[in-house]
Order: sequence, then C-alpha cells, then structure tokens
Amino acid sequence: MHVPGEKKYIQQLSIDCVIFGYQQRQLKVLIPKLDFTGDFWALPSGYIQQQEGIDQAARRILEERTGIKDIYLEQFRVFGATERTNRPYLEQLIQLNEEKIGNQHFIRQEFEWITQRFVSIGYYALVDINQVIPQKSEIDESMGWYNYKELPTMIMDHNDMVDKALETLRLNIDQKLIAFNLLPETFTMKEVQELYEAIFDKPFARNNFQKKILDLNVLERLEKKFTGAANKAPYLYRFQK
Amino acid sequence: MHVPGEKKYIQQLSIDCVIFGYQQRQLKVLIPKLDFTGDFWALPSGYIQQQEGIDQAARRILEERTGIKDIYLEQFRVFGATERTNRPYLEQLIQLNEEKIGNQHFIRQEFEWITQRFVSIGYYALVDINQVIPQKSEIDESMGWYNYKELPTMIMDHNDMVDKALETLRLNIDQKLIAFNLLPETFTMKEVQELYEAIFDKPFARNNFQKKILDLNVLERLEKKFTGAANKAPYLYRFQK
DNA sequence: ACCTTATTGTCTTTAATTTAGACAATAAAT
DNA sequence: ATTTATTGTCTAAATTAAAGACAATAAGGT
Repeated sequence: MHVPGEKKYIQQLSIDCVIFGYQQRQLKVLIPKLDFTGDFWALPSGYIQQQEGIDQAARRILEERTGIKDIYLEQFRVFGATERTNRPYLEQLIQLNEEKIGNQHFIRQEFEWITQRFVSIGYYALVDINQVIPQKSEIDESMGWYNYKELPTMIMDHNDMVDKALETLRLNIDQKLIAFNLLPETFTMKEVQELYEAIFDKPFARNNFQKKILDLNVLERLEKKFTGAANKAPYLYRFQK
Repeated sequence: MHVPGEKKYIQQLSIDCVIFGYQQRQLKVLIPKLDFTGDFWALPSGYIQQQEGIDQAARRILEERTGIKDIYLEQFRVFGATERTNRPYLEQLIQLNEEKIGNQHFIRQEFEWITQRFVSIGYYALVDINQVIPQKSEIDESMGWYNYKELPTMIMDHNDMVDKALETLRLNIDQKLIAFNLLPETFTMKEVQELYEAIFDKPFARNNFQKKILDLNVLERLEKKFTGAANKAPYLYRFQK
C-alpha cells in the first residue's frame, strides 16, 4: 500500500487492479493481504501521479507488484458509488487495529486515505504466473494467487470488481486475442482449451475448439512435444505477431 | 460550464457526456459552445460532488443540460492521458480571450479549472430529441445537435471521445436493447431500420432486419399508421418492458 | 516385433443460423 | 377496376456452428 504525499497524486482517485493468472487449470487472481492486524484483503491498488497517464500509472503499479514490465492490461470500468465501503468488514478492521491506527502516524495516514470517498478505475491484467518473479516483486506470503471462485472477502467493492473484470475478460477474449498472455511462450492445444474452460467455467468440444483457435491464424505450430505418455504427442504452438 | 468550489467537488476528475440524438435520419451529438470569445466547443461536462455517486453525477449533468430526468446513460471509458490538451486549439482560445481571462475573476477560475491536469470519465447518453425541452434546459443558440460526421473541433480530446462512444454504442446496441431510447414512444419498423442505418452508417436488408428486430421480442405491435401515402400502411410498434 | 491403449489431428455429416430472393397484402392514386 | 409503392412474411440458398467419425501416433504390455 502506498501513501500519497499531499499533491504528488491526484486526490480521491485510485486504480485497482484485477491481476489474472492461470495455474493448475484454474483461473486465479493475485490478492495481497493488507498490512493490518487480522486477515484483511484488497486488490492491488495505487494512485495516479500528477505527471502520469492513467495507463502508465496502472503499468507502474502492476510492475511494482508483479515485477513484470510488459504486461497486458486494460481498463474495464470505473467504480464511483458514494457507498463503496463494505461496512461490517471495515469496522472489524478498525476494531482490531484501534491502537495501531491511533498511534502510528504512517498507519493513520494510510487509514484515512482508505476511508475517504474514492473513485476507482478498474484495470484487469493478464499475466503468465511463471513470469511473476517473487524476488523482484512484493510478492511473498502476504500475497496469494486465489482461484476466482474462492476469493477471500476484500475491502470496499473489490469482490464486485473481480466479477466485473471477469465478465469483461470473457467478452473481450476472442475479439482481442489476449488469452495467450496467460500462457507460457509455448503450449499445446489442449492447454489452450483447458485455459478457456477455466475462464468460461464450461467445457468446449475438442474438435471444434481446435478449429476455432487455428482459424484465428495467430498461432505458429512448432515441433511436437514428447510427453512420455502412451499416446500421440501433441504439437506445441506459439503465439505469433 | 460549472466552476467548482474548493472542496465541493472531487478535484481533477470530471465527467464528459456524449449525448446522442436521432433526427432526420441522422445520428447527432449535442454540443454546447464555450462561453468564450470565438467559436470554441466542448462536450457537456461537469464535476462530481463529494456526496454523489458518479452515475448520479452524470445524471444530474445531463438533466441540467437537456431537461430530461430519466435518461439512458452508460460510462464507456476513462480518459486520463497526461497530454489531453489540444494545444493549438487551446492557445487560440487563450489568445482571443486574454483580457477576459486576466480580468474577470469568474472566468479566470473557470479557465484554470479547464487547463489543469484532468481525468475524465466518459458517459454516453441516448435521448429522444423531441423530449429535450429547450425551455427547461440550457439549450439555446449556443448549443447544437451536430451530425456525428460533421462535428466541430472541440477542446481537449473530446472529438476522440465521441469516436470511442460511438464505437461502444455500436457494440452494445443489440445486446442491451437500447436503440429505442433514441426514438419516440411509437415508431414504424422502417424508422427503426433507418436509425440503425444511421448509427452503423451502412444499409440493412429490409426483410431480415425486420425479422431480427421482431425476434428480440421486445416490441409490441399497435394499430397501423395511416400515412396517407399510396401504399400499404405500416404498423406502429412500441418498446415494451 | 506386434497388439493394445489413450490422445491428437483432421475430416465428414448434420444442424442451425444468416443472407438472399420472392410474392402476396394493402392504401391511396389513376 | 387498375396501377403504384410499400409493407409483412414466406421460402430457398449460402454460410457457419455443432456433432460424429476415424486415422495417426507414442508408449506399454505381451
């Protein structure tokens, strides 16, 4: 969590990021734990510097969190209701952190920043989890990749944000050819299909799925992958262009 | 143009509205003239009050401008590049208004508000032009409905905003069944088709268009319209639900 | 080696949807 | 009654999507 100086950042405007990754056939979201006593969670957030475009700000925030420079991201919606606060959740946080909030200047400042009226620009990002380097980023035990179906409760309307981000992802995935941002450099067709099945939470017919993806004309076929399994080895593909 | 008090509004955040209307088989956009010497234009804009949700703010701004209370609107994108200013245009404005800006307090304040770094939430609205009552709104000679193909040059990135709004409108129109917000209470199928042709700037096949629209199952068929023309009178339809 | 097994890659067939073509119904004018 | 310009609706053709079928592997087992 970054606390803004008085005029360094645009006031009352933040960026919240839904960072999607894919692992073990599951679509996951990167969620950090808040630096308070108790288990409180929030999407990776940040603020917009005066001399910084909003996409640029989102890119910076994402790099700080994941260590990845060239990241696919897209704004999907602004959240600006007056009552975005998840009251019971916030009150629990306050109760468990009364001392901390009262005594420590830094924490109090951060807390006030959190409880102000805020408008948030939601961005979603697609990341190859294996490229996310824990050493070079803030990722540690306090941060986790959660299956989107089993997210912890987060502050504000952050759970709604994930829903809306996923909805937008589903709408845009074919049109913008962005699914491959979630996969490693090379992959099999089966892996692509399993990714789609994770995203849409439904099965696809293998024969037609393969045709549909190949008809996009964005994949380059490499040599076969020798899996060691007792069956025909699949081809490897790579996203081109 | 409304000038915000010190803390009444969220700072550096604005709402810009692309108000679409339909008249004479043309898709139009409502564009007010700025209150400066010379011909300078800008989308209807406003700011967000501290106690006001962003949709609510957009609704208020639209009502102030058009006089319509129940208006269809939707956010479509945030514009937040650092350099959103149309420099040559703004400098021309400054040159023609040097005195005014220097001397009049109100104008200077407004001017400063305009030239600050701003992040704008773009909303588009769909309006039945005939419902827009000039008396009850700010609409007068300084405001006009312009064919989207022949818009005046506007300040900032407002011309880009219209492009992006139209793009979103085209994507959403079938899915969200919103086209009828541009039409009066009752209309013929031909009028619907002409509206679509104006929005998409391309012809549709009459037979299939009628089937497609009726298959939406959102229209109620009324009695026939007696046009006085030497041919079969068309049915009138009304949007239901 | 040769057959078995589990998958992959691709083709064919079928169903569904979209697009194009055709024509009767109608309201007023001739 | 006939003509004219549309409208409403149907059918046929073309395209696209979904389902089914099967040969081509790459080990494993005998």
